[in-house]
Amino acid sequence: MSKGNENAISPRREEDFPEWYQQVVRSAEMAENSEVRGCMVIRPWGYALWERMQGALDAMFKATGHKNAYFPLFIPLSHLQKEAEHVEGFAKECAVVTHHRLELKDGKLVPAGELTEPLVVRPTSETIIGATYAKWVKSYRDLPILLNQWANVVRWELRPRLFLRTAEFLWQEGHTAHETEVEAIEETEKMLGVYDTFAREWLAIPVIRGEKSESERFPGAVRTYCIEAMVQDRKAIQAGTSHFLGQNFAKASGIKFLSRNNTEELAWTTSWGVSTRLIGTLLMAHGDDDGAVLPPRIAGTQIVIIPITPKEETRAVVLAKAEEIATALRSASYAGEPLRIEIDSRDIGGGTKTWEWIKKGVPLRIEIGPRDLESGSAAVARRDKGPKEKEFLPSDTLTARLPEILSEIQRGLLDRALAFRKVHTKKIDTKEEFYEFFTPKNQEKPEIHGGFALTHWNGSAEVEAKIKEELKVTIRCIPEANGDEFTNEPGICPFTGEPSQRRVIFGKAY
RNA sequence: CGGGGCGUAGCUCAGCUUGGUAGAGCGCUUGGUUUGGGACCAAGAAGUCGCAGGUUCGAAUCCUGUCGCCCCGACCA
Repeated sequence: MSKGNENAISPRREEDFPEWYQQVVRSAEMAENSEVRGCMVIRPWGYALWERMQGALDAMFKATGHKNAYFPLFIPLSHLQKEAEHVEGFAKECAVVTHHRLELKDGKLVPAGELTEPLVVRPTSETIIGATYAKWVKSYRDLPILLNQWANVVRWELRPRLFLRTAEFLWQEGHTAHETEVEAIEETEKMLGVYDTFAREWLAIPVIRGEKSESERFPGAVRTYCIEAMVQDRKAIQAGTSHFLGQNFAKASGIKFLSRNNTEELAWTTSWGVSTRLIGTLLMAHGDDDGAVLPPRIAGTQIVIIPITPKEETRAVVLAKAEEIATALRSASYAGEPLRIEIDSRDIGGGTKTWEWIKKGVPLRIEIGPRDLESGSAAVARRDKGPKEKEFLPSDTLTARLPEILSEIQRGLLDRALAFRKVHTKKIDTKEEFYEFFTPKNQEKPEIHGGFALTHWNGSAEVEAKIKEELKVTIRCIPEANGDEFTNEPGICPFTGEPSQRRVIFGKAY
């Protein structure tokens, strides 16, 4: 069956973005829904992305002085109760274990052996890690503690979406305890910087660094910082967070120490995390109507070699040449790592095979056939160009040229995403224009509309709540001034007419 | 928890209004023809029609109940 010039993914982004996203995840074989509602099976191609993210981030955490540890999946109910805001924030979405045994009754397994104290499956680990730190910290000499853990957490979400919001997800959570407030704030900002760098340089996503307003803050935090990404339906995705927890959790967990002045002090703590949500963000940021588009630095496989073996008699020699090229390429490197190459010699139709790799988003495809052997060339196709476009390169130039092309793709994706975000970020100074910006033209079937509004705000939570109520729009962050798009100049809040210290970013969020 | 949609072959779905005991396309297996390409031809395997009751000589189809999934909200990373 020929599909002509049709796109590989149906519907297209502009037709139905949520459905497009699901099709991309599915046809790229990244993940699928499991039998358990809200939980997903992460398939090898999706998990490879997570492994790449883990590798890169883990190295960055270690370079900033952190070590890995592991804390339990189960948290005693009483621990969670200690921090009031925290309880309120998470209580509604906790999974609770109340029994530890099953018994066979009338042919059915029923829970037995009720626990004296129920256990909560961690929605995040501040409380249990805090309780542990309380035991470890006696003196200022025990500080700082700089730990990270790679773990799964469970939040019983009402409406799950593959990668973006699942009942169980994988993440890393850093938890640090410090002697002084200044040091803890520095840590919070440093880790936000790590996330920012990672998002830009590895994921090619131009995130905005900023601070959350009070109402969007992590439950129990004094300040929450974030990196916010805009994806192709112009909505915001919080891609990572870093929290300055003040002494709230230290107080709740009893992390106390004798200071240099021989006084008893509470420690200052931070926590920071990113999750498998980054995979969803990546797909929504770069994907096109033919499926996933992976930035080379994060792709599990950067280059796939597709041997073209039309005739049985040339098959062996073509396959040998493919191996030879793969071996040569593996000794080349891009961004400080050896190229990751795969040869796809499966015995299926060539067109089918090519489209599979397009949908999976592999950055480069190399086709090698009998004619290329004669001419000493190879056909190279880039995922960031049209599916039919290919360039014939002399095969002895591949090891030099392909890393350059990967670099161009990586940079191109970042540039494209940044340009997209800039086009859809607008300074808005009147209430009318603001409402116009965020109201779909067709209420029945809302089209992709809006984006980020850079608007003054008087700092009032009531204004925020009203806008959220009426437009489903929230303050994504108070962006850090960068001397370019984001500045600290004061102005007038268009909702109240009151003075505003600076513009903040409004948007619809995932 | 509100609104909408849907559970029929591995996937996407038709059939249901007007009950008669299961279909298509894709995929899969085999054989053949093709071969710079998601190809073509032929044969084949594959479904107790979500589950439980009811009506009926007879239920995928009608009725009642129930479970589950997806989308849009509320909540959230």
